[in-house]
Amino acid sequence: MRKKTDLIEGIIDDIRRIFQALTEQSRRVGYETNLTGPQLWVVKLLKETSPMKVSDLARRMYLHPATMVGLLDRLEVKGLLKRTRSEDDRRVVYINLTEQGRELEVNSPEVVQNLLAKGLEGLAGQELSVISESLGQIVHLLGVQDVPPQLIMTAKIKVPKTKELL
Amino acid sequence: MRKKTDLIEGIIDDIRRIFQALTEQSRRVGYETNLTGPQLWVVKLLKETSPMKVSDLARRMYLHPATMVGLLDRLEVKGLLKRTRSEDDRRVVYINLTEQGRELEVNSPEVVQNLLAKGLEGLAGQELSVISESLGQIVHLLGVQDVPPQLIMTAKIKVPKTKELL
DNA sequence: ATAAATAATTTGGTATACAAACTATTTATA
DNA sequence: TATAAATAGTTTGTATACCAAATTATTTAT
Repeated sequence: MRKKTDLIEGIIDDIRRIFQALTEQSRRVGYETNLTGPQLWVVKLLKETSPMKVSDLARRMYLHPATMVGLLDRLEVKGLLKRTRSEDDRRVVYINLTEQGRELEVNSPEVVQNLLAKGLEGLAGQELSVISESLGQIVHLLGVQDVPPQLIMTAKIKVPKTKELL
Repeated sequence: MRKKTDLIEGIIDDIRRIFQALTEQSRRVGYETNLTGPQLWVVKLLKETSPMKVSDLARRMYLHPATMVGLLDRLEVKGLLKRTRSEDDRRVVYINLTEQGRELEVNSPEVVQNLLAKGLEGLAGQELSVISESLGQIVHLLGVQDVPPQLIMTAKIKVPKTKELL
C-alpha cells in the first residue's frame, strides 16, 4: 500500500490537474471563438435563458453592474447580442442573443461541465457513488458544503503565445 | 440507491464547489493582504526559493516576461521585494523578498494546498486510497493525466463589495 | 570582430473589474 | 397629487493583468 503522504500528494496534484483543465478550457475559448472567458459565459447564460435583464446577468456572474455593461458593450459591438428597452418598465433593458450569437454558441467549445457529464455517464452507478463520496469529503474539508455552486469559468486567462514560455 | 443522473449532478456540483473554494481563497487574499492573487503568488514563490530571476518567475507562473515586470514593479513599490542586478551576468536581475515581504508572507492566508493537506492528514489511509482513485478517474475523464500540476491560483478575481451582489 | 542570442524593460493596446456619480423611471408616502 | 426614495442602467475614472512588438544592454557563438 502506498504511503499516506504519497497519497495526499497525489490527491492534491489531481486537484491541481482538474483545476488546470477548467482554466485550460477557458483559454481554448479564446482561440476558438475570439471571445474571452467572461464573454462566452454571457453567451452561454443567454443561450440557457433569454431574454435576461442586465441586472440578472450581473447577479448570475457575481459582477458589478458597471462591469456587466462593459461586457455587454463589447458583445454588442461584435453583433452577438441585442439590447431592448422594456415597454413595461422603461428602466429595464433586456438582452437577447442575435442569430449570429446563437450560431457562435453552437460552435463554441463544450463547456467543461458537459465534458464531465458525458464521461461520468459511462461509469457504473457503483463507481459514481464512490466518486461522489470522495468529492463530498474534499468539499467538507474545504468547508464549502453550503456554498451554492456557481458556473465554472475563470475571470480572464490568456495563453502565452511566445514559445519561450512553453 | 440514488439515481445515476442525480449522482452525476452532485459530482459536478461538488467540483464546482471545490473550484469555488480555490478561487474564493484567492479573493480572500485581497482583503487580508491588500495584494491581488498573482501578486501573492509571486511572494509565495519567492518564499519557497529566492533569489529568482525575472525569467524564472515568469516561467513558473506561465506569464509573459512583460507581465512579470509589471507585477514586480507593483510589488517593489509596495516595498515587498528588491531587484538586484547580477554581477556575473549583468543582463540578469535577481528578485528577493524584503523583510517586509517575508513578514507579509507569514501573515498571509494559508494557500489552499496546505489547507487541504492538513485536512487529508486526518483521514485514514484507506479513505485516502478511495479518494485518490476517484480523483484519478475524473482526471482521466478530463484527459489531463499528463498535465504537470501547476500551482493553484487564478489570474484575477475580485470580491464584489456592493451588497446588492451578495 | 561581428552576428546571434538572451534578459529585462518600455511602449502601446485590450479586457476585466470596481466605486462613485448620473439619468431616467417607477414606487411609496405624506 | 406632489415629492421623496428606490431601482435599472449607464458613464466616468482608476487599477490591475495581460500580451505583442520594439528597445537596450550584455553575453555567446562564429
